[in-house]
Amino acid sequence: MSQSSTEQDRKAVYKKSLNLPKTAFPMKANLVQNEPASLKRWDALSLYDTVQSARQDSDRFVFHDGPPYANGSIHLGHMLNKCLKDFVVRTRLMAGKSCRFVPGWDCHGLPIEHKVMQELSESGKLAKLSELSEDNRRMAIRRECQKYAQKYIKHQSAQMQRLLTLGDYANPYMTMDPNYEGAVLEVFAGLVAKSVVYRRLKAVHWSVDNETALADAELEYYDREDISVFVDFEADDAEKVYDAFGLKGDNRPYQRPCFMIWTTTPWTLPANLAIAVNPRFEYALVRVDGNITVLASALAEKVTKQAKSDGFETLATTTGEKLLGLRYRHPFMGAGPDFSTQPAAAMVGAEPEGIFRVVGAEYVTLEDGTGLVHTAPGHGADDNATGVREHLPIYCPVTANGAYDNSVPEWLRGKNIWKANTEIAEHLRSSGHLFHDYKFMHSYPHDWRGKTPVIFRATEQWFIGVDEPVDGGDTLRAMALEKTASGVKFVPEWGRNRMRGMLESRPDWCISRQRAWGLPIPAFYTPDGKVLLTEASVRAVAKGFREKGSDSWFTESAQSLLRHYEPKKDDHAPRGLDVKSLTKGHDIFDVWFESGSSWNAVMRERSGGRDYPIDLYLEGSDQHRGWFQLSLLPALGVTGRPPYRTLLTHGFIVDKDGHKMSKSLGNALDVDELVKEFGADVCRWWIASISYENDIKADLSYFKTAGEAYRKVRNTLRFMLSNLDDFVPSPPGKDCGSGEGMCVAFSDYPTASIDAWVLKEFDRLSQRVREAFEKYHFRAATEHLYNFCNDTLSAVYLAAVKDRLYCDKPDSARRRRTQSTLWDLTDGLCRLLAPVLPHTADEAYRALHRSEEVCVHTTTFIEKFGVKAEGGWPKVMEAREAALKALEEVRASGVIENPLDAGITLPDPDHELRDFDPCDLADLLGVSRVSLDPKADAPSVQDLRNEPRCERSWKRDTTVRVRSDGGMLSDRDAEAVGLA
RNA sequence: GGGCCUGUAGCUCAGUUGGUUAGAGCGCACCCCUGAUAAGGGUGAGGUCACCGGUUCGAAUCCAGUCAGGCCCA
Repeated sequence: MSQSSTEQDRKAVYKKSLNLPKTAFPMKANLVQNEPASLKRWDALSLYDTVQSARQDSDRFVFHDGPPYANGSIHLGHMLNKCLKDFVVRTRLMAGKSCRFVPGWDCHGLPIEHKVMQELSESGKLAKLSELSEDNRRMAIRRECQKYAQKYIKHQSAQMQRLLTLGDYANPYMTMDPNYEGAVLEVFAGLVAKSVVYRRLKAVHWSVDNETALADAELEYYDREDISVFVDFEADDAEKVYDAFGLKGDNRPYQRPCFMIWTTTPWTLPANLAIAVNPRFEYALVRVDGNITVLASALAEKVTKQAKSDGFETLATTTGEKLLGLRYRHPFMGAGPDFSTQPAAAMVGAEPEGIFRVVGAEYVTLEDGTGLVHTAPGHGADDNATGVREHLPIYCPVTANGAYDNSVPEWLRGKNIWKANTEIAEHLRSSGHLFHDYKFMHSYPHDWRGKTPVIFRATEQWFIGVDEPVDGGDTLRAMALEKTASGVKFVPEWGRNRMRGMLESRPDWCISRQRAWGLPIPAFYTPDGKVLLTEASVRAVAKGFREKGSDSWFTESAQSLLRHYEPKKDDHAPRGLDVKSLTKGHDIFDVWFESGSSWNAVMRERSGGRDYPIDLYLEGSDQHRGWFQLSLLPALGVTGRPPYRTLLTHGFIVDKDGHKMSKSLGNALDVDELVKEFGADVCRWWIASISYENDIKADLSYFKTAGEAYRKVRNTLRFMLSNLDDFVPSPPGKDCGSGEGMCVAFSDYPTASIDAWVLKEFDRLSQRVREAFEKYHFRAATEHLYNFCNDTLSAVYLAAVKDRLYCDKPDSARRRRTQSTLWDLTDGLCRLLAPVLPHTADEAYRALHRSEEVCVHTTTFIEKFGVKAEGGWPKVMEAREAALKALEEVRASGVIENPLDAGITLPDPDHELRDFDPCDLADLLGVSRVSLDPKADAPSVQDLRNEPRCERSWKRDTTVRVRSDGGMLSDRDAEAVGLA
């Protein structure tokens, strides 16, 4: 045998004698295959129920899930939202608290109904439906909508579970559940009892063709030719107009001045009740074509040119402010419409003597027209708002089929409005009120089904008044503002301002819709037009809905729906009420009223009041106006307190350039594809590592980065596991630190040992991570966790203890102590990681325990190990930094390449390092030897290449010498292989 | 057009009540290890703090405006 082959043999023997890492925990995560297996395992464990019952007597953290709309697939925003919620729930559970998560879905509403109607239309079934009675037609649509919602709830639920979110998916809440519906009506009854619910006219898009109100989503815009008119409205009191313009005595013309308005819908002129000006604009009194008229200064030239007039002369100017309150005469409505023929709701809050007046409005612009806006509160959204504010009647002389009623002059009565357009123009021309008219093309809303032009028409709607005193006390607006100012915690804090701004400017809440797919507003009508809607009647219907669902509204008679109602006991019932004669209303609730009542339906009722108010609502920042506000208002009305203690919001996902993400822009990422490519744990890590308060940029490359970070964490766990292959921990249920099995009792750790140091570092980590979780700072938590794995463990501790793990005798006290430490670190780390990486943390936890029976999610965080460490450790780490820099300099000069060829002398002027084991220090620096020099002021590097090298540990130790087998070994290595 | 918010290395973010040379991580560059190996370690280079004024002895930080972007309204 040659010399070299003996050397080869010896090398092989030595290598075999090492305790090299070994583990079944794979480096490659294979999340896409293994995560579904985790889901199955947790399912078999009934994990959600198991954890809930284990925590049932613990401190409660009450969380409430806001319902997404049951339509389509979940998008990145849902993923973000659901994962953040899951972090909250899991961190509370791991902190030992009780925290339930009942996922919910918003089921009713137009988007689904619209989709279903489209499908019915395409399949030709729509025509058949129109032959049915109104109730039967609606029921047929509702059945389809329900199927549709159920389908997408199932789909979205599966997607959410695939994200590894932990919740009661077996028992979600759905706004179309009979019990939920009943609970919403209970909230409504509470508001009715407080007298904040009322009914008045509101201008809505109206299809003349189908005689129905339309939502924005049901409009399609097409070009259409219309007549547009400039009309002079004569001033009622000429002197006051001239006063407003500051014209005195002889400067005043002898003519009556006019106000010139412009409109593209002459048919709405009969409903004109006011002229709006912008108080901030300058208005001119001009002479044009022999008339004296008022219009915005900036538009005088444009208008007169358009009319091909000979020019104009400006007599005076003034501000819009000065014009307010001036009166005018309607060109053909005489003293005004006959309001007695109008529905009572038209006159709610109205002061009809205030009509034909100049009023102010900020929406008046200088883009088109004259700067004076024809205002018909019954025929426009802006006009409507102005009308309500100015106490004008909401006057609408147009009936459902698009013809005028009898409140207009005889020549218009019964006429179709589209035909009236030209007739009105001609009438104005012959009476001398028409300044100019022309035909033009413009984009105009049409009924999506009939493709016919729609109109704005005032219809009766239900409202919740935010300025009505609740029980004679504060208004809802005042209560909401007060609670926003001090009764609710906002994360981030600026949510408070945002909410306040919205509350200050919000109008009354219109809660009625004229659709089929929703919760009926339980109003009944007497033959003479009186309404039955009282607290008792609503509660009676609520009871009925809980029994048979809201479908019963369409299948049962009024009498049957009111089977739980006793009119005699209801002081608020209309006099002489005969239930048999009642008819049902056709309105349904705004879906926001349903979701805005979830605090009652899901939390308050189900818990018998215990889970109210709720600790946390967590949604996107758009919900300040949506769910947050529309939950606050009903809750304040009914319970007098906000439904939540804390509101946490997250921003919106945008692309990497900061622009909004949308399918049509082609920059959207797909959740299913992301999960398929990266796995849920990686996606969750990404979410946990972003700052969610503002816009969130998302890009495929960010998920790759998250994947890298995930791999780092995974490899750290894997390396620790791989060094525990021969380690027997304490029996289950016992702390590793108890000293049983191969474990070392915490009290036996030398304070100067590197193990004591790392366990103390873990305590610091645990403290910081748990605090960050508590404050919803998931980003900070993952950053700490990552840095701990990357820096404290991988670069420092694990690098340092490799030598003893590999080369010490397997059962050396030093090695066992380090293994004991590794076991605790892995255990503690798995638990801290569990809320963010539920699959991986559990996988590692099972590998640690070598058992498929255990589950990290049934455990709680380890707060601290409490091992004491030497006070000088920070100094050691400082010395390490300095030494590594010195080493790098020597390396760069090409002298020493491998750190094990080097020794280092550390300066120790204050003797702070002498209590530490020189071997530990050498391991920490990755060099062969460390010595201390009280007189040195900087670390110095020694070249040890001339000293013998241990063939087994590769260290150049002073004890290295030839052993009986002919090999060069240090004392430690010789002992490990059984040589003297 | 209005309300709320954002703008700091190539990227994602820290940056306390204004106060030394603006910090991390990723990425990048160079090097080491080959006994964590589709791994691991070391060192280093990157910034006119969006722009323009102002307050101040001193501004990333406070104020006004501009630009860009987001959410919600109109």
